[in-house]
Amino acid sequence: MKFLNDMALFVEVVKAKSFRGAADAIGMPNSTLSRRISALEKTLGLRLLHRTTRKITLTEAGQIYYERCKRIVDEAKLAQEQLSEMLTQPSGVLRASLPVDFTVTYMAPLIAEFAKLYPGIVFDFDLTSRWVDLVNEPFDVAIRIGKPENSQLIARPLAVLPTYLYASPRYLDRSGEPAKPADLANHECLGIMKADTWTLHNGTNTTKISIGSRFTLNSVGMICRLATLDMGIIMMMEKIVADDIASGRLRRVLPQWRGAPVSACAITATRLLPAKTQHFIKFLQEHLGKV
Amino acid sequence: MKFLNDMALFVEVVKAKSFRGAADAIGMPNSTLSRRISALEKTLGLRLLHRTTRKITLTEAGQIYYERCKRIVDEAKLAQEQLSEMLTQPSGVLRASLPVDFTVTYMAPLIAEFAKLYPGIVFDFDLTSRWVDLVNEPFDVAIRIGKPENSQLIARPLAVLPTYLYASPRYLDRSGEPAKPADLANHECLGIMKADTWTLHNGTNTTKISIGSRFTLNSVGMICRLATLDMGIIMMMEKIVADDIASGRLRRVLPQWRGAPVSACAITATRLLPAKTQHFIKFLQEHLGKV
DNA sequence: GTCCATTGTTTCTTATATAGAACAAAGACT
DNA sequence: AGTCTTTGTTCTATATAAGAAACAATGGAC
Repeated sequence: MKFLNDMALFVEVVKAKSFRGAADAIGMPNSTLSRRISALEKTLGLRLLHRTTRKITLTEAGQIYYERCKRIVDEAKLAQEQLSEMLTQPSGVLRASLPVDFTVTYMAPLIAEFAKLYPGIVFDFDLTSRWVDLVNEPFDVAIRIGKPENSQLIARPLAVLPTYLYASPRYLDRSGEPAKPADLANHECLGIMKADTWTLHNGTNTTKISIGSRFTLNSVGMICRLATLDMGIIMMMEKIVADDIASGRLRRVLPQWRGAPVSACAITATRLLPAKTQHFIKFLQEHLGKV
Repeated sequence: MKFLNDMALFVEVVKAKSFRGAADAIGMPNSTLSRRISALEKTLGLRLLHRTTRKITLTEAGQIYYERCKRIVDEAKLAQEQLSEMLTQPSGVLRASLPVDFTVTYMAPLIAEFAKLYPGIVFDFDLTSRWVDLVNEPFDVAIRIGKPENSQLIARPLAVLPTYLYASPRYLDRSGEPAKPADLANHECLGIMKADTWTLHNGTNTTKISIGSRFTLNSVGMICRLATLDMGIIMMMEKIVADDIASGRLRRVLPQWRGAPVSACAITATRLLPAKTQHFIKFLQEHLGKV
């Protein structure tokens, strides 16, 4: 089946009723076209076109072959169109791996809006804290907080979110309110995973401090919950703890300082993405930045 | 439409569920296959296959594209089969240009037999003495007596037919019976077209004599008719004058001598012939030799 | 009849794609 | 866990095909 392309060329020649005309239409030198049709005829073992220097006519075999080829080429065009529709008209199942708390707090309203915008898309979300294996698992996209370690993957930045320090009033009453970053060394600092340093800025200065904690956690929600239970100080994105701030369960610590901003990324295994994924990422990039 | 071939390759990969397997099946290095599929994906703008080093799975787009491609490839195979059927199962219209008298006398019975052998073939014969232009006229084959002058055409020898000299008894009574070839110089020698020499053999010797005639003709039948009307001596194939010999209208002249044998050829514009033409020529070659 | 414009084919240089081996990754077997 | 085998990708010399111009042939215009 090495002559599929030549079939398309043959169709063009028949349509144009001329080698040169077809060559111009395709944008190919007529010499190549002539050679290709000849090669096709040789492969098939019989002549498709009666050539005169002045005009060409189909042989009986050519007539039959043309009918077939036309259908094939039309089919191919259809396939192409259908696929480019997939590229432009987002539809299908969007499988995404999302971080639990960030998604619940920040992305939920955006996803609702996006779902309204593209009724053709069905969503299959896996909310998990682990860094899923995009190569082996059939996710279209993964949203992650922080930098991706695997260089094979394509990461697109979505938003950079500032973080601040929070603790419960009761904790601060008990353990004392830190006045400067260095004071944190004497506090229970609840970080994600095994983070052992926190970087703080106050607009002009940056300081890096070692933190200690009795907890190693991979859940933002759990960290916040522990904070509301007076277990320590957390460095957290604003919206995550908004409710707890409003209700007084938590309050800002070292309000002149802010933590290192965390970046949210959309990660994919390839750049060749269907429209649903492309639009999803684009939508998040446009709307997450304003949060 | 430059990716038709790649579509076929893609189908093979999906069918084999493996690059290597497909490559082996096609007989192509897997490196090429890998590159070609990648190129196809790049052209389409989205990924068709999820690759793991261990197995490959179709993406949503790939699934859709595969369905289409499979149909296209199947269509192409069908077209190929239909055409190869034309190559093996003779059918359709066989358009042939034939010399009038040779066909009526020598070929008629063979054609009848051939027609019985291949019921699928319909015949469109143009009996004419002119050397038709095979390039411009849609003849599948032309049968000609003598050597073809155009080197572009493909000539296949069919038969070599001996010729003898004949005249009517009354002509011989009137003009005298030639005893040796040289005597022909004093006779009315009716040749085809403007033949001005006849070559004669008697088994051991060959002699070439100039002939003169008041007639320039392009019809064998007419020459024979003139001969029966006592107009001169003709050099003719045996069967053409069989009836005239049997009825005594003509009789052999210089019976030790025979004329230069004439060869019948099948002439085609190309070697890429459909089965009907191939079989026709083969049949004539096999049966005309025995006449 | 002669010249001109157009068309399909051929030729020759240059560019592109291919084949084969090396490579990296990952499952399977011990 | 370590090794082996299998699989997809990458690299580079080589073969194949493309492109531009020349060519041959044909039909029309004058």
